[in-house]
Amino acid sequence: MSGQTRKRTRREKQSDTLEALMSAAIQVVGDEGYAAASIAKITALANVANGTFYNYFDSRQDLFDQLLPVAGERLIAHLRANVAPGATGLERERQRISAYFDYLRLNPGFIRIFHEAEIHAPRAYARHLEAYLAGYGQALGRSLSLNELGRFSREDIPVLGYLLMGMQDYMAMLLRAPGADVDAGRMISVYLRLIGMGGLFVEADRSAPATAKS
Amino acid sequence: MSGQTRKRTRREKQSDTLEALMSAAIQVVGDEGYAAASIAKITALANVANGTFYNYFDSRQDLFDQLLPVAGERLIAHLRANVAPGATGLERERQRISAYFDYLRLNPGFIRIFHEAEIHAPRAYARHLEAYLAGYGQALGRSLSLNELGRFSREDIPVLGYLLMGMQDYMAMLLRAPGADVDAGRMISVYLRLIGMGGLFVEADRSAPATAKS
Amino acid sequence: MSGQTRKRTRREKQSDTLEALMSAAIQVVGDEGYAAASIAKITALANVANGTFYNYFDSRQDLFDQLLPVAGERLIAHLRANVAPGATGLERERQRISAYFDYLRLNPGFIRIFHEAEIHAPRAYARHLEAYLAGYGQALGRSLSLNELGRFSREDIPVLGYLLMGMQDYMAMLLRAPGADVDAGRMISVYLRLIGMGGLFVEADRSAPATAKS
Amino acid sequence: MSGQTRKRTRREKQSDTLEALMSAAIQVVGDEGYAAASIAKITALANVANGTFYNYFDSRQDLFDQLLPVAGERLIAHLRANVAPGATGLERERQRISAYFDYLRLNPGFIRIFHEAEIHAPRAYARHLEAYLAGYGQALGRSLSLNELGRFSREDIPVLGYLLMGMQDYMAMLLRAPGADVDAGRMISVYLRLIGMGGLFVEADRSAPATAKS
DNA sequence: AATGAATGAGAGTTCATTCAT
DNA sequence: TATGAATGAACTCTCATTCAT
Repeated sequence: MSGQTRKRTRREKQSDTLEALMSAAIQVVGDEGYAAASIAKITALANVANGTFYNYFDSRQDLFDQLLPVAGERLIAHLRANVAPGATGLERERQRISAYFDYLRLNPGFIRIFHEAEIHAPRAYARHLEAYLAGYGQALGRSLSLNELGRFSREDIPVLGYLLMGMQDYMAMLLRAPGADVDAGRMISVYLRLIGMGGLFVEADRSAPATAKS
Repeated sequence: MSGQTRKRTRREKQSDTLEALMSAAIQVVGDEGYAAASIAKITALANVANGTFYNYFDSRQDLFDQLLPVAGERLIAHLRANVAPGATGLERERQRISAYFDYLRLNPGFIRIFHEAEIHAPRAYARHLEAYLAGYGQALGRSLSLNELGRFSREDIPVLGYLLMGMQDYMAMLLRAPGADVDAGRMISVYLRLIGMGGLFVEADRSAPATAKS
Repeated sequence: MSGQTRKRTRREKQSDTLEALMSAAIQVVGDEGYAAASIAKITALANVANGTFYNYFDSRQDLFDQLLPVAGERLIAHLRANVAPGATGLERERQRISAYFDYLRLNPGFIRIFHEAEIHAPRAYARHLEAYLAGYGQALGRSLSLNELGRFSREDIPVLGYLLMGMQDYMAMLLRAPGADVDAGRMISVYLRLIGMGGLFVEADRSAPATAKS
Repeated sequence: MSGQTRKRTRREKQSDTLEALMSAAIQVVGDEGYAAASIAKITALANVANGTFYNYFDSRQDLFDQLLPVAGERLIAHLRANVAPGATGLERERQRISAYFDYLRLNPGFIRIFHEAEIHAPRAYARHLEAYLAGYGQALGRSLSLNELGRFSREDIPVLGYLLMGMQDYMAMLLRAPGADVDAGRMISVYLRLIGMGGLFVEADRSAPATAKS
């Protein structure tokens, strides 16, 4: 009993340190970028000694490689939690983009972790993009099956995913841009009009069979 | 003959060195990013001594601040040269995006120089974005006056600019992505369909007088 | 036994390193001056790695700022220990100057550390001068109260302090001068006669033939 | 005629450059010290190109070695011009010290050139000291012959020279010290009283009560 | 597992000196 | 003789990593 409890405690304590390091790293990288994220800064923020870092990570790079996956998973979890499973078409996209902006408001460092990962953790970046796109792909595939994608075919889906991500990303940047004070509402409105009816998503014509082709 | 050849030497050797340094910097930063672009690497590639760098730049940062402006100007010049001045609407956009991809094929490092500038040369980045957006804004404004922008008003233009840039940027990334071998043609096609008829650009209704909403 | 020996290690090793660095710095600066005292030289002499220096000092300047205070404190402690507290007037001055020369024999670099501090550690230099003068001022003040200072008033004391320091300092230099092999004894004797009763220049006694001898 | 004139002009022009370099060097070293006196600064102030320096000096050190001799000679010339040849004893010393302070007022950088030469041009420093002392020695020798040096013998003269120089030097420093605003008049007065008849410390007159002049 | 002093490679930068013009 | 771009050694300082405790 006592043995088990103690063991558990110990393992949890270990996890606590790991958690503290991860959180500190996310904080520091989010605030100042990868380049400025020294082990000294991270361990200081996590309240552990310099050397302790190497009990949990092989190297600085090892941490960097884990950073976006962890942060990205949190984002995806947030989106999944805030987009109604049954929602389709434009409405799903509306929910998704709103949830994304919510997340960014709470985690302002994420964009930086994401963007800089392209350089400092390219593999993680690629994996994140892929995972994100996979989600989009599925949703778009469903839309296609529902005849919601007027002029697009299945082969177009990867490109569409990139296009949507690009817009999403730049909206996030615009949101954070120092000079421009755009409100999120207008941005979403413009975005939805662009990809909305007449544009990307068309009302499915359920009477006729889907024959749309590029 | 010999006179002419000789006259070059003094002044020209100098700009040769500057050119060599700039090119080397663009090469190195494009390949490995700003963080990894040490003076040693740059000067080695330019075939000059370490200290020579400081005959042309005040500091490493000074170089970084000049990098995107130089590269960006080249891009803009390329676009201006390859987009017909009279072209409007979708056609102009098609030419523009094609020219952009052409440029990227010849200057594959540009995207990286551009992206990382957000962190390593923020002022240059902001200026570049602004300049680029300004160009877009003008073009979109003209489209608006020509009734080409169906559901959008003048206030939407900045957001539209960002959205278009986002798509363009992500297409550029997709072009460089290691796994996906998308061909530029399909990408452009998808892009144009997305923003094209029914989407962003609508056929101007020339029968009715233009009654642009504010 | 072993317990005691072991206990030393961690904390003590640290102060050992600091001590080694300080001593090395005093050595190098004393021998070659501040300008030539590179971190590389100092750490090499202290038998530690280059980077270790920065575990103990914020910067090279930080070391320089501490150098004279440390060396100066040692000097003052030495003087205090070797001048009888009750001694006054010439006798106190004799003891003081003797002790000073003793110190210089053991720490030949001190003069250089002191002199160059005027340029390389001006604040430390000013503080040292002040502290040194304050001591002199007190002593001279006491002498004044005891009627030992014939023709001088209280306002003259600061100037007197400077004059005495000047002589002391130049005697120290003479002691170190390569060509001149003056012995300390004669120097002190001359010095004491100069500041002692009678002064340097006397009205020539033209009635008696000059027979004055030391 | 014309040939001679032209030749002379040319040689003078050369001398002008040398003169300009020397003056610039004295200026820079006097203001900022040897360490900060880069060839770039000196040549810029002299309005010549960097490389021109090496047409007149073998090296930076070569310049440094010539600096104090040149500046020192000017000082000695000034003293010689402003001390009456026939003056003896205290009066000569008064004239000398006054002239010295005059010189420093016009050439505030001299002290720095002199002091730092101990490190940066040790040979020149030693030679200057020697020359200066030789002058003092002669004067003191004459004083001795005239029976003006009460308790001192010929062997004491070198030490006396050092002592006088030390006081002189420290008075110069006091004159330039930022905090203390001592006027030169009082300083000279104290100095002359110290070396004048009577000396510093007198036997306390215990019969009369102490009535220290404030 | 935690510590933190020690390490040393490598960074940006300076500048005396050289040399082709 | 004057020039000034090029050179490269040497500098101070940073920091990821190691390891004895």
